[in-house]
Formats: sequence, C-alpha cells, structure tokens
Amino acid sequence: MLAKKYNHQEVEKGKYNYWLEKDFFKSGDLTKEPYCIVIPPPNVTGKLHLGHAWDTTIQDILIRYKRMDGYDTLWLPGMDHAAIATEAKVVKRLKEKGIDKYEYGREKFLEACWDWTREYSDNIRQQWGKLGLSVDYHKERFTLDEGLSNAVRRVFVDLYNQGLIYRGERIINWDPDALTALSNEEVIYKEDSGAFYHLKYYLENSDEYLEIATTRPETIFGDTAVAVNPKDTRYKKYIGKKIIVPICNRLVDIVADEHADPEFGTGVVKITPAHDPNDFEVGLRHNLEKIICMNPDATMNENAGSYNGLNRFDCREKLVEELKEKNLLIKIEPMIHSVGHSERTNAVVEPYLSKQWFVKMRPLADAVLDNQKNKNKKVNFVPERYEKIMNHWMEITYDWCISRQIWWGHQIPAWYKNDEVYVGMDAPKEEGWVQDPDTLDTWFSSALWPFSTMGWPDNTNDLERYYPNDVLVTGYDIIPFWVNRMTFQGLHFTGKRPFKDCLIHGLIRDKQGRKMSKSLGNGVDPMDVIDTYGADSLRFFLTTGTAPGMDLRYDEEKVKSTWNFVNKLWNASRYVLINLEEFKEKDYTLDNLTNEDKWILTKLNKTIKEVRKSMDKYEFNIVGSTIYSFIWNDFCDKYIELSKFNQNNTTKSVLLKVLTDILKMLHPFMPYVTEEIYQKLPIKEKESIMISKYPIYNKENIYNKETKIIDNCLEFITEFRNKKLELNIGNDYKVINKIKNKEVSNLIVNMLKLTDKLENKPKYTTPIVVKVNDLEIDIDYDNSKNFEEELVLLQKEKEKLLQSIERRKKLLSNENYLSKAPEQVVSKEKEDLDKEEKRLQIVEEKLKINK
RNA sequence: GGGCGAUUAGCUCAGUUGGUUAGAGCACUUGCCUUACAAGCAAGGGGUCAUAGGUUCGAGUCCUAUAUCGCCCACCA
Repeated sequence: MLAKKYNHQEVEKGKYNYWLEKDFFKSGDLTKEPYCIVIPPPNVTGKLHLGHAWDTTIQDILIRYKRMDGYDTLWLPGMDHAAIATEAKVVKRLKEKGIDKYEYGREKFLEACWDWTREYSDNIRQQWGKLGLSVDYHKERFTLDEGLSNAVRRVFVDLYNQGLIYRGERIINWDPDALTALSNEEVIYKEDSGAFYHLKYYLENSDEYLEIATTRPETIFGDTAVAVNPKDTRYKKYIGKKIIVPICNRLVDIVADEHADPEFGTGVVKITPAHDPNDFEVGLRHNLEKIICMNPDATMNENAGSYNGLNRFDCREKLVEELKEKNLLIKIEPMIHSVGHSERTNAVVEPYLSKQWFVKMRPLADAVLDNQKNKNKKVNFVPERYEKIMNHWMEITYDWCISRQIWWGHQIPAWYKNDEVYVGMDAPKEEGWVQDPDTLDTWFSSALWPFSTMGWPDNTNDLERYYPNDVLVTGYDIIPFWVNRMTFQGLHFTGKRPFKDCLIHGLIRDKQGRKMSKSLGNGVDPMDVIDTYGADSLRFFLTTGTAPGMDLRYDEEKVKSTWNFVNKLWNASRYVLINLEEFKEKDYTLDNLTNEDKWILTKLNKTIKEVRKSMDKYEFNIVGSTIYSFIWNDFCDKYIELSKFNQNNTTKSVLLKVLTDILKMLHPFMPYVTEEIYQKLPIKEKESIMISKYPIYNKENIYNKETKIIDNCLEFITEFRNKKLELNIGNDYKVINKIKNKEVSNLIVNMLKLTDKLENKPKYTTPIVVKVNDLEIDIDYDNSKNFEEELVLLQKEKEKLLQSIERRKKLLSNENYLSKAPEQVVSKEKEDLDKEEKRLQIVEEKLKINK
C-alpha cells in the first residue's frame, strides 16, 4: 500500500541505482529498431544548471518514450573538456595554491586538468542521476578520450590535405587574459561608454593637418597609412601625399581606399593593419607594413616608444594627455559603442595580427546550404524557423580560427622543422621536428560528437546502426557554435546529416524574465529544486510549461503546483490500490462494462491518441495538459467518484487499466513516482514500468453512444449543483424524479445523494426545474424566500438565450454560410440552436408560473 | 541596417490546417473537513485577443502597415 502522503524524497530514494543495477539503460538489442540521441556534452567546468536540466529532461522523455514503445534506444552520455573554460578554472585553482601555470609546466598542468575533470565529471554524473536520466553509461565518452582524439586528428589531417585547413597570418580576436586567439563566436559584444578621439595628423612639411577620429588612440603606434575614399572630393588632393602619425612621428602614405566612408566620422581613417581586420585588408591592397604595437598580454611593446610596458588602457589615458599638451587633440566626443569581450574571461578582446590555423569555411558552408534544400536529407529544425539561423550563418560565414594558445585540449597535429611543416596523424620519425604547442578550439571536437562517439573514423557497427542520430536537443543559443559545425563536419566526413531532427528549446529566465546569470546572482540550482519538490515535479514543470522553442520563466509557484499534481496522482493511486487490495490476476475482466466504464475507457483512448500524436511532434506542453486534465478532471473528479457506487471486478479492472496507462504515459515525465506506484500494482506486465509497453490507441475502446450519455448526465449534475448553490437551497428540499432511464437515474441519484430526497408529489406549487436535454428533475422546496432571486436568474438566462438564439438564427439563414461552411459545423450549430430553444421554453414557462 | 520572436484573464502562459460562446495553472468569490487527496471537493466571477486597415459567409489564427518589448546577425576607423 502507498504511504498516506506523497513524499518525493522517499519515492526517489534508491530508484536510480535499481535501474542501473538492472541495466535498463543499456542499448544494443539488435532485434529492435534503433533510436539514438547523443547528449550535448556538458562542460566539465562546474555544476549543471536549470538549462541543462531542461535540455536533458527533454531527451530523457524521448528516450523513455521510445524505449517503452519498442525501440533499441541509445542515449549516449559524455562530457566536454571545455578547453579555455577549464583551463581558466585550473589556472585559478593553481594560483590559489601559489603555483604559476608556466612555471608548473605543460605536463604537470595537464595532470591537474585531468584531476579537475575526474572530480567534476563525477559531480555531473551524480546530478544526472538525481534528474533520473536514463543514459547508457556503457557508451559514455569524453571529448579528450583516445578515440575522440583520434577522430579529431583524422579530421584535421584530412581537411589540411584537402586544402580546407590552412595556417596564416590574420587579424584574430585575441584574449589578453587567457593569452589565446578566439573565434568570432567566442566574442561577445557589449555596449560600452567610450569616446571618439579627434586627432591632428599633419601633412609632411606643412601646417595643414587632417582630422582623424579613433576610438583606440593607443593603436597609432601601429599606423602605417591614412586612407580617404577615392570619390571623396574633399580629400582627393591629398591622395599620394605623406602624412605624419602624431607622437611617433612616422611618415606614412595617404592612400585611396573604398574602406574609408565619407559619411562616417571625418571621412579620413588611420590604417593600422596589425590591429584591425578592416585595416588589415586595406594593408593587403596597398602593400602596407604591419606594425604590432602590443604584447600578447595587451601591454604596449617597444614600438610604442615611451609607453613601452604600460597596459593599453593606461597608455590610452597618458597618451591622450600628451596629445593634449602637444595640441594634437582636437576634441573628445563621448559615445556608446559595442566592444568585444571574451566569452570566457570577459577581457576586452584585442584585434591582433597573429599566425593561426583556420578552417576554410566557404566550401563546407555551401555544402550545408545545398543539403538543406533536399527534403529527405536536411536537418529538420523544430520549430522550423530556427533553420534560418543556421542557413544565415552559413551564408555569411568567414574562416574559422581554430588554434588556441592554451594547453588543455587536442594538440594540433602539425610539426615544424625550420620552415618545413608536417601535418599527420603521428609525429614524423626523423629527429628535429617540434610539434605545434597550440591546441584546437573546443568546438572543433564537439563538432564531431554525433559520429566520433560512434567510433568514427572506423566503420563500426554503432556508426552503421545509430548514425545519423534521430534527434539532437539543444538551446537556440548554441546553434552558431555547435549545430552549424556538427552539420558541416557531419556532411563532409560521413556524407550524411548528423541528425534527422534538431529540437530547439529556449532559455530559462528568472521570474522577472531576466536571463539567469552568475553576475545577477539569480541562478537556481536544479538540485535544490529537486530537494524541495522532487525531480518528477521539476521535470514536468520544465518540459510542459511552454510551447516549443520559447523561453521559460522559472517560477517556484508553478513547481509547487506541479507537486500538487503529483500528489493528486498519488492519492488517486492510493484510492485505486485500496480498492484493489484483495484483487487477483484472475479477477481481471473487462466484460460487462457499464456506461461509466465505457465512458472512461473512451476518454482514455482519446487521451492516448492525442498524447502519442503530440509526443511524436515534440509538443510536450500539449502532452502535459492533455494528461493533466484527463487525470484530474476525468479520472479523479468523475470516474473515481462514479466508481464508488459500483464495486465489482469490472470496475476494479477498469480502475487498474486506466491507472496503469496513466502511469505509463506519465513515466517519461515523472520516472520516479510512476515507478513507485507501478511496483505496487496487483498486476503488472514487467518488473519495471521503464520496460513496460507504452499504451496503444485502441479503436475498439471508443464508445461514442455511452460517452454521450454519461457526458449528458455529468452536465446535468453540474447544472443541478449550480442551481442549488445559486438559489441558496440548503438541505431542506425534496426532488420529484422524472428520469425514466433506470440506469442513468441511479447514477444521478447517487452522485447527487438524493436517495432520501425522492418524492412523488410536490409539496410546494412552484418547484425548480433542472433540465438538460432529456434529463429532468424538479427541486421541490420552500422558495418563498428565494422568489425574487430566482426570478432575476431566470430573466437573466432568458436574455442570454434570446441573444444567442438570434445570433444562431441569423447565421443559419445566411446562404453563404450554409453553402460554404463544412457540414459538421452547420449541423452542430443547428443542434445547439435546438437545445437553446427548448431551454428557452422551460425558462419561459417557469417565468409564467412565478408571475 | 537585416532577420526572428512576443503583445490573449490580476500574474505566468496555451490556443493545431480560419469554424462563430477563446482555455489552463496561480490568484479571486461562494459553499463544503463528502473515510484517495483541505496540497482537497463543489459551483462561480474575470478577456473590445497591442493598434489600424484588408481578405473571408466567418479572423486570436491569414495579409499589409504601426506601436511597444525582447533576441540574433552585421556595422561601429
């Protein structure tokens, strides 16, 4: 028997270990159809947040659903080494112990990273366990494990040999804190208050100067030209002349270049090829010298003269002072502009000339765009609109900087010997080759995740069986980083899309609608929620609370109300189990069904149909509300109440049948409580609900006629109760029963508790008529006190009816409507009109009597 | 500048291919401790669906503008 109260902590205790011991999460039953999801590998940097909980619960729901529905499900877990993020954490940890990364040395540092990884991955596994995720641990992978590292090298080498990876000197985004290059995606632009510094650049041997505005005056030490637009008449005469860069007094050319926008600033722009991507391009066009004026840590270098050694912001401040003193500063114009920050360290990113490795994106991106045109081969985004994000990115794409100047990651498989470069799977045999010390962008390895985890580049059975994956589940914020890259790498290396569907969800926000973030301190730890309300409540809340692709506000009140729902399920189950205490397998029968039984079985089957349909469309919000209202409104409020008057084996069997199917449909959402209750059922097909069969819609259990009869009764019962309450009729009343149908009459009498209230003749002259369709009862009571009240109510009802009838009549006399609207709609309209007219008759009669 | 989303009950959100009386949870009102559940039961109240046009027999839903809020991308010398 179930405990008197639902206690989520008791219920969840031990279940995950039980499932693990039984190995229910294991994939590989070759007799079944495969179904595969790979988990988006969480970073080993810290704890899982609510976003992870949401993302993984969706996947668990799909996996549990498919597993119960007869598929061989592989949900492959794993984690990401999270290159820069982890390295930053480990550097910090070592620093706290007084250890410097560079003094420590590469080998020992990496050992510390592995220690960190072990520690945090244990943590994450524990959190997965608390969430109840049915991942197949036999297949767990790590982005830095041997197999995946091998795949990474293979990809690098192949792309290199195909000319799709190259090494070159380019302007990249430099993180001066982490001392590494970044990709464009790792730069976050934030609005920042800055200024436009208007400087005087004097022409050679002249008192004349050009006014040039810059937001980064410290980069003048890297200026190697000044550009004006060739069409700009104001400056045409200066083209080809020499001009003096202030302070450093370098003599540079004035060049004509389209890059200079006559509309912007003063129309004259200083060109710093080593510190700006646009200037770099200008530099290439005009064959300009590239002068780097900063060190990797963003302090000024020897090219900055007396500013050598100062950091860039101090330099800016002091330099502006000097410019002012020397009368080279015209004005400072305050402005708000967006400044790039490193995603991981938040340092202001410096555009910086540097020799790095790049992936040549254009051909890879075009392949994706091409593939998306093929309906049978494309990645299907759900909701569809998110496909645009990937396609847009593919259209505008630029080469991907993949090398990082950090240690934690896949070391680039390139070796150098003097000017020679060797790229290969292994180090060259001869002496004297030195491997590139840099590592690869962390997304380079995650881009291979859907197939590298299956054993690629070997042609393994898993790859054959589980690739392409069936669905990938992730947030829309990860599309540019990850989904895009998996797609082009998948297409390029396997010739197939990495997954058939890409289910996109939104972000979690706080109650005020703000993004959850560390700096705001508004983050919620899912483990705390689980402690307070249980994993089942959290899971159901997360996955049913919003339409697909939309953001979700975390609201504790809602989790609480979900808990109430679980508690409702618990108590309903308790009722069923109490009734089934002596129930044996041989007692189970679905013969001699009553109308009520047929009614609930019909509702159940319609629910199953709707639930399956919505599950297949990933519409979990609809699944949630469908099950919720079936359980609460149909099963608890109606059928259980009706069952109290009908204690036989058929009713008991129906109770069991309905409860079992409810548990199964809820199981993907609420694995723990459904397992707990399932274990207590007197008859169960399997030892665990996890491996039981998902309910199947059965047409034979649709009884439309009986359902209509019961629905009608229920409507009548509501009407009766309403009248009683509205007219404030206490317990001092009798009813004159005019219900002919014995079966239905009993039901109504029972539900309304009228056994002792039945009379043949009215005592008072004007009983209240309660009538719904063919069902009718008169409430006989002393209405002298309520006389006025009743009149008002009747009058109100009459007006409403008249209005509605008029509307319907008008509609039904509209030729256009009759000819164009579907038949069903019209006949429903006629039916309703008929109902209302009959009701009006009663109301009018009643009004006559009362007068 | 380009794109996307949102605007529906006091609050948070649903609302399928257009079908005429727009739903849920929470909150609110009234009455109930009815032995599964007061974390509950019964019955209610509450919405000119952001605005203005249009298409249609019929628009929350489709089209065109506009407003407000939010997000993404690009630019920002």
